[in-house]
Amino acid sequence: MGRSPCCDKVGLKKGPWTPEEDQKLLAYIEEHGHGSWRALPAKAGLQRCGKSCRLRWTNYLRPDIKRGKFTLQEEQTIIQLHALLGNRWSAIATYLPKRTDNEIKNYWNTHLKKRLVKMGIDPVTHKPKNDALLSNDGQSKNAANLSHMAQWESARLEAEARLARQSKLRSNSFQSSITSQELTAPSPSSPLSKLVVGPASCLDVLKAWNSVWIKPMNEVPVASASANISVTGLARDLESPTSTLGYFENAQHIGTSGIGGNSTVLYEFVGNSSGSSEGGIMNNEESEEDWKGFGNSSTGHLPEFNKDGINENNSISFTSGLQDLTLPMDNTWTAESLRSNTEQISPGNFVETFTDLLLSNSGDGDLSEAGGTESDNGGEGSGSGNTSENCEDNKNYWNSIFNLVNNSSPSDSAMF
DNA sequence: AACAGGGTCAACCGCAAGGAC
DNA sequence: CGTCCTTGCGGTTGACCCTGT
Repeated sequence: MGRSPCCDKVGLKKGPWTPEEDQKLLAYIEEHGHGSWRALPAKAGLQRCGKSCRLRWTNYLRPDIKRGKFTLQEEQTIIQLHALLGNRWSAIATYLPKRTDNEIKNYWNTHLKKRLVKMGIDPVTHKPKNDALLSNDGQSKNAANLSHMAQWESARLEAEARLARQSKLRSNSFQSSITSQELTAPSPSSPLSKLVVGPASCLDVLKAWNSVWIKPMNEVPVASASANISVTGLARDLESPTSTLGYFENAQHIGTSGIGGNSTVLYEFVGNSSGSSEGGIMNNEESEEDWKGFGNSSTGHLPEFNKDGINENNSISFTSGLQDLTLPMDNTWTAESLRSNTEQISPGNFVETFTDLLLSNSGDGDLSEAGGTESDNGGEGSGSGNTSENCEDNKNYWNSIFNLVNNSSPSDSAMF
């Protein structure tokens, strides 16, 4: 409005791209790289503005783009990350390296948001619409803490997304030494794929743990820890000072036991999903019909958050095996605090232990019906009459989000 | 067959951040 | 330090498609 368009030259084409234009753009980039987008159209013989070319390339022509239906797991990832990150599509897209932010955004707006609404969940806050239910018992404190953690983490992830972009820019100097094939279409197993489109982050507490156990000589608080070039070589070198790009590899090393193979999911498909979900792909009709509340795909129920986990001192207390642990919940998880609080447990147990915290107390949590089917919770959902169930839903919802952040990465996810 | 309404998604627009000068 | 330029992001648009009447 009032601002001149980016393509103020008359005669520049707009609208859908033709196959000929695609071919010109592809051929030029394959041969020369995109270079300056502004200069590209003239060099490539296209009557388009550079911005249009860039969009066409990044959203459609790029060879490493996965097209087609979103898998169940991708849907779960999007929803759960959206709960943490909000409409930060580019940050969400870093967890789905073969999907573009535009595609994710479209999919959210046209599919996922509507499903959440149908389930009685506010797609903005990811809370049950009847949120007053949460304030009725002591569990609301846990929910509030989790929400607080999520908001806090969200802000941090946003910053890290920016840093990750900076890292990408810095990585350009490395890319010249990497084959052009990897540059244009890094395979999932390629180091470059992790390097360029690595996961944005996970919880600070895990990163802090990482700095304690993986980089024991590094005594600086995590928030200001400097990049350690020597630890994981190239990937670590490309890491931004506070970014956890590459972190998941370490997290994998220290904590895959116990949680690596058991992906707890937030939304469960039931009924005929087993027959239709080969490879995790479901058609829309089935997705709509079978989308169920919350649960664990393998066990049928999702462990609850330990209602005693967050105590009155605003710290987390939990037990893993024979070991008791207390962590502060004051947003100051640092290498120091973690070391002092957790030195009694072994590194290999921590991720499992912390996940236990988040997903603990599974003994009595038969929540396979907690979220309810669409018929269960039509209208205002199941919240209309059952306070405890809604609290369970909310807890499990956030449990799953943290579980996702703890467990998932493009490299270890089943779909990558 | 024709039309209307809704859904989908590629593409556009405007803004902001960051680098170069 | 200020300005310009480039790039990336998120919101929005509109053409196309599908389905129901």
